[in-house]
Amino acid sequence: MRIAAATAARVRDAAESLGYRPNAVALALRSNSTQTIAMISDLIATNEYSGQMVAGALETAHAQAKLLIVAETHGDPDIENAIVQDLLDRRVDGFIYATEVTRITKLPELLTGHHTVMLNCIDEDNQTPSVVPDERAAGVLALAALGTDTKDIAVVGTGHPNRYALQQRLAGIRAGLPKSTLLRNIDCDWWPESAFAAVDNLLRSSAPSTKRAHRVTSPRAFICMNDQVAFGTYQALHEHGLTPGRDVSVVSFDGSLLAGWLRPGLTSVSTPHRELGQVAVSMLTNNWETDLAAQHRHSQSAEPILISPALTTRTSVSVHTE
Amino acid sequence: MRIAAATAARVRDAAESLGYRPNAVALALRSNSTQTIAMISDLIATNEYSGQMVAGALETAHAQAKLLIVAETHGDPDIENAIVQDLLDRRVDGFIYATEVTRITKLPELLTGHHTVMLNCIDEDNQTPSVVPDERAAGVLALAALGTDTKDIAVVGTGHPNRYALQQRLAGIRAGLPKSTLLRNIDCDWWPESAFAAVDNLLRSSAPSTKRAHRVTSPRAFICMNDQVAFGTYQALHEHGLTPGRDVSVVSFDGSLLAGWLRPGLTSVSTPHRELGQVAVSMLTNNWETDLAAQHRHSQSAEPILISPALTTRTSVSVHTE
DNA sequence: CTGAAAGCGCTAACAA
DNA sequence: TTGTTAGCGCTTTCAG
Repeated sequence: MRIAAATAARVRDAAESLGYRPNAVALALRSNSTQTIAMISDLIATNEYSGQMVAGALETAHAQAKLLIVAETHGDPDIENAIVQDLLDRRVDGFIYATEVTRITKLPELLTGHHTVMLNCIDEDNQTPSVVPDERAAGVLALAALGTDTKDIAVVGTGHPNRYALQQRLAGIRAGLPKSTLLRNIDCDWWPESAFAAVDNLLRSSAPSTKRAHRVTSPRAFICMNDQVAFGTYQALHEHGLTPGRDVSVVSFDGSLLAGWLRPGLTSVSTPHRELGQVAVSMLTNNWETDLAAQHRHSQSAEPILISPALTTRTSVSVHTE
Repeated sequence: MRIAAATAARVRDAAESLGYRPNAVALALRSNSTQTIAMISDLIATNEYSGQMVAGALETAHAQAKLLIVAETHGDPDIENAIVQDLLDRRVDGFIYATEVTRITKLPELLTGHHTVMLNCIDEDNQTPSVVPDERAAGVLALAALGTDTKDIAVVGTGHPNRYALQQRLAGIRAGLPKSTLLRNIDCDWWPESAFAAVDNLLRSSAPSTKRAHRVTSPRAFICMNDQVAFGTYQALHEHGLTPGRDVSVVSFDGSLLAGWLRPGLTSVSTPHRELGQVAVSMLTNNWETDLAAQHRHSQSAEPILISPALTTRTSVSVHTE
């Protein structure tokens, strides 16, 4: 039984102009592909940085007509397993396994064998492709931002958190350091209050009024491990009548909004969180379009992709001729 | 043809211990329910507040065994339509329509007829249930936080953004104000730099050194429209040798981390963003379990749900007896 | 080249 | 009770 071509067309047009839309669920069942990516992270809402990663991932996923699902595990392995299982049940096409703090970690077992990219973390077993900020390059940039002010540098924030970033940055800083430099570690957490206390303490012990025998001179330059640490450092400097950009130099990592709010404006090496998110999604979707065999062949030597930092120069570095 | 019960059990056990998991896609197609909620917002990654809303929503959705999808429209109606259409195609069960800044707005046409709750915004036509912070109560709290220091108050941040919150808070402040109070509006944006300039300007014109005929006295208390404005205000005060908590009082809205980092600590009325997200999801899921007819009967008079603010008291208010 | 049918994985309704 | 079947909306395959 034939149907007249005109009639068929009329039906089609009617359906279309009536606003027919295909059912994505049926489509997914049939094609075995949901056009969906899941991003699993320990913490997402805590600070503006992970927000940037999410935004970047969202953006790129959307550009590729994929839906991105964001999930938060609070760092709890049980929650993590439950979430991964649920997403697996929902037949997500691929995973982005992200951490708030850059670190080396192990991929959840459930995820092995599924398309996965690690974001802001590196696979312990080097089995999974990953994207991380180039913290060593960030260290190099931070030192460079100090210009000639490198006689006596304090690194603020050598406390416990974020081992990986800390070590990489220190390596970058040391790489370009003159032999004569005095490099001091100021141990504190990566929070304003902790940094304030530590720097205040340092300046107190080196204040001119102190009559102790073992008096120390105060550092000329401060490299702060993030903008919040720099914030605390500013407060301590202020307390001691020292102005960044005039009496001392301050440089920091993060490139957050806060850096621009401080007075004087804080020169900061910005970690490209947004770009991290974008690249992770790109890698993931590229991966599963690539020949899987070829991918597997190289899977033993997956070197992390490093994303370059950028420098935002403001006026917190003192330019004194000597 | 019968199968021995023992065999059947053996099959079932095998399947289970082999890790059988039902396919959620097939289930969704069959049951016409995806167990999924979508949260559509104009901006999510910009500040820590919307992050809190997302976190709260994520949390409650997870507790109800629902998946929450987060989408960002950048405030562009075309992107918004495309995203809503996609989510509709994917047969999402319900929507949370959120805005970064509290305001009165219109629900996208595509969303009418679908289970929807508005978050941090109010429906122009009062057709859709919504959850917003109780900004009027926040204003009352802010004034109360000032204690007896209410002779001469400056409200910082009466510039253009966030009309709704501004008006509600002002109403709350005015409600409890002694007749004799001088209430001034300091027009500026809700950013540190803008606030700094405005307050600095004010203090300059009222500085003792100024010999102008029309000299003004400097305000004793400052109510800042958010913590970033308070940050800029602190900077300006500092520049003029004024210390919050001693010479003047400062109170603010938001209850962000920044408030705790300032020295002295900033007393701030916190907007319960996390709770907003939680309540929105609860309302949504309750709604579609409720009888739909009953819901429709009341749909003409959907009063917004108000979430109460809380006060975090620190030391930025001066306690002077008079 | 156009139209019918099978089947993705599941469950609600049905038949034995 | 137990097991079988129809069908959710779509596309790919196959027959006409």
